[in-house]
Amino acid sequence: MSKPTISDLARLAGVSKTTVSHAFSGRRHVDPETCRKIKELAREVGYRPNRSAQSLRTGRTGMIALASSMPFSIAAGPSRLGFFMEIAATAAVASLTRNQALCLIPPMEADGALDAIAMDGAILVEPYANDPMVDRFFNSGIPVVSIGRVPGRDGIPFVDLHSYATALMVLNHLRDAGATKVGLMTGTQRRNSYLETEAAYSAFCENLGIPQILVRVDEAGGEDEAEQCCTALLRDHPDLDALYVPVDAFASGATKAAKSLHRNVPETLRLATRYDGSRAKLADPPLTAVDLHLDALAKLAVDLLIQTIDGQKGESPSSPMPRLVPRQSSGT
Amino acid sequence: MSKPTISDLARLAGVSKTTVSHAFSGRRHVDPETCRKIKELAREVGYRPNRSAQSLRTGRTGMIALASSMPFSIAAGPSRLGFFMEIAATAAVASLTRNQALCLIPPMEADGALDAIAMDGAILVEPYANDPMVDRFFNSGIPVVSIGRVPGRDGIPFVDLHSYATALMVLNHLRDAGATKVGLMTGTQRRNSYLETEAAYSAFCENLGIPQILVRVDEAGGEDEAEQCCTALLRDHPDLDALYVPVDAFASGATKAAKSLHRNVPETLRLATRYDGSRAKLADPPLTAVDLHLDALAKLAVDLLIQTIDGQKGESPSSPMPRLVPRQSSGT
DNA sequence: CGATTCGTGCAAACCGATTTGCAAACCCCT
DNA sequence: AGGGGTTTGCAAATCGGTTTGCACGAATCG
Repeated sequence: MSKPTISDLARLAGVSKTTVSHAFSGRRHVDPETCRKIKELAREVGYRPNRSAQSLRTGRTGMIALASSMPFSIAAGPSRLGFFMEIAATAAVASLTRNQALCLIPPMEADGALDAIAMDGAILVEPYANDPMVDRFFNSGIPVVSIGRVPGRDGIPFVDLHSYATALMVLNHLRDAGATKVGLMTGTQRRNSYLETEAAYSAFCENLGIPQILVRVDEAGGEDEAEQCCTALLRDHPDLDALYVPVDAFASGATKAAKSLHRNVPETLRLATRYDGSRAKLADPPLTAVDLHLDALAKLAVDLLIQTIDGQKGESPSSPMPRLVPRQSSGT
Repeated sequence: MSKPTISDLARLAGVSKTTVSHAFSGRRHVDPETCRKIKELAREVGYRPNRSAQSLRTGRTGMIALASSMPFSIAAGPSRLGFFMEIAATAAVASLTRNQALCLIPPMEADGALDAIAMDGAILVEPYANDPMVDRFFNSGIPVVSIGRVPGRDGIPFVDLHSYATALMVLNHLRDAGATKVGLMTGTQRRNSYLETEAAYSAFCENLGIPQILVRVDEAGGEDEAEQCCTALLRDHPDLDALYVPVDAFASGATKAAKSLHRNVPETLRLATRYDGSRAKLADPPLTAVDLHLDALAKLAVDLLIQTIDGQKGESPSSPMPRLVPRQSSGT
């Protein structure tokens, strides 16, 4: 006999299936002595409730998905590092401890893939405005929470990335480091973090009375595209002495561009990025970045999603404020 | 009406549930015209078969797991980069296209976590000898394949990492680059890649008539531990002029150690590592490494696992040979 | 022309849990 | 002793598919 079922266990224990079920779920009181005997017997014969059967009855699959629509060239990168995977690692642990499996939906998947997975809910990583992912989940009636607010969709619970505050923090840091003309490089997609960053940048420039020099790079182009754009930017604006490049892949490109134009970092060009991944840490020179506390955010997102699934109308929780990680690239 | 079931669809199409089921699975012939009508209707009303119900009946959950028992400090690293996640990204895509969900079992999970997931099979990333993970899956009767052979378990299908050939390739490269005394730094766990690497190293040294200088570092200690060990090693053996450090986190530590001892890389100390991740690419100087074709390996592993699950007694496939990626650290 | 096959579709059993309705046993109070 | 309430446990319905056994009509065959 390979896999004992609840019926087997009930027979062995001399009770009914109902009692066994209640003994485990605790949805109805069972005699403590009976309960103990059942559980002991269960351990003995290696009984595990069948998840598929549970799912069928309860409607809960015990699986949540982590999805990103950011192109691989950035989300995972040529060497698959980054944001998404860092979140994935933490979220996997967090959800396993909540007795839920976490499955990965990498960017740019075929449409059918979503149907392949019976999930209770999904965590979206930095979706953009009108992100088709959002609609697809929504249409399937699958609860969704996001890491980073979803632009134009106020109903979706989210874990805040504090992109406005982050941008101000970094920009002020660059100014404090001596920068007088600060540029900004974001992406062409309409992610909330870009929107907030651009708004903060706008306010920052206005406040200081300096011109706004903003470039949006196509995400699909990745590092190379960013390098080209940055080269053009530095040609057009030779007096630029600082650049905030939130996307780390773009920051790598910017670093290369600066190098090939013989602009010394940080002496004549201060650089800062946002995500403090290996790209920032191992760059030459190391890049000033921001600790987003992704670990904490991932855990919050998992908890928020589970609350939402449970119908508790998940309140978007307050998330930890990002912390500046000053490094050589900003001259400090 | 939110989720149409097979009964709903059958009623709409004016046929029985059986016919609908057969129309989709093709396990029995149904009239082409009927079939077409059913499928069209299904698309129209958005019918999707319930995975839980399917699983319950067929015993297949449509989910596979990717597991690693390597400590986080190496498998994922302080910034979560690396081997495991690179494989995870590719494997996720590969399994989704095979209509299977991929869920993550990160290292060092509590015992109960495994039971939380109803999976058809699991891919193990570089298990070590007597890895408890292997037994746990085995005892649960869950089919397993591994990336990298499982030491002492010949029955488990695997995708070969070719560690012996890799080691010889790197060692010969170091010698060709001018090294005369080559050391090796592996880990204390008994992973197959270490065993093969050490065997190759042994043969290499014997062949050249040079002494073997081998250090095993505790994986749990990560980069810092490796730095200390390497410092000691370089003190004890000042004439060492090359070092092969397969684990990239350890290679980072070795790089630091060399730097703090004022040993110039590559002039007086040639360095090479195995996994060509961001650590190797972005190190200063960039590290000679090996392209393991992880993308291809991950896909092979998924296919192999699915074959094994289908009971086709999965033949361990031939995997692509690794390719040397020479960089500055080996002086070429 | 009767018998055999084949194609097609249906009803019902089944997978393994959860959950509801009911009943027996027991308790506590007058 | 009898009425009302609370435990405790069971039988049976249910979730949504897949699979088996059977029936009926049409085609094929000796």
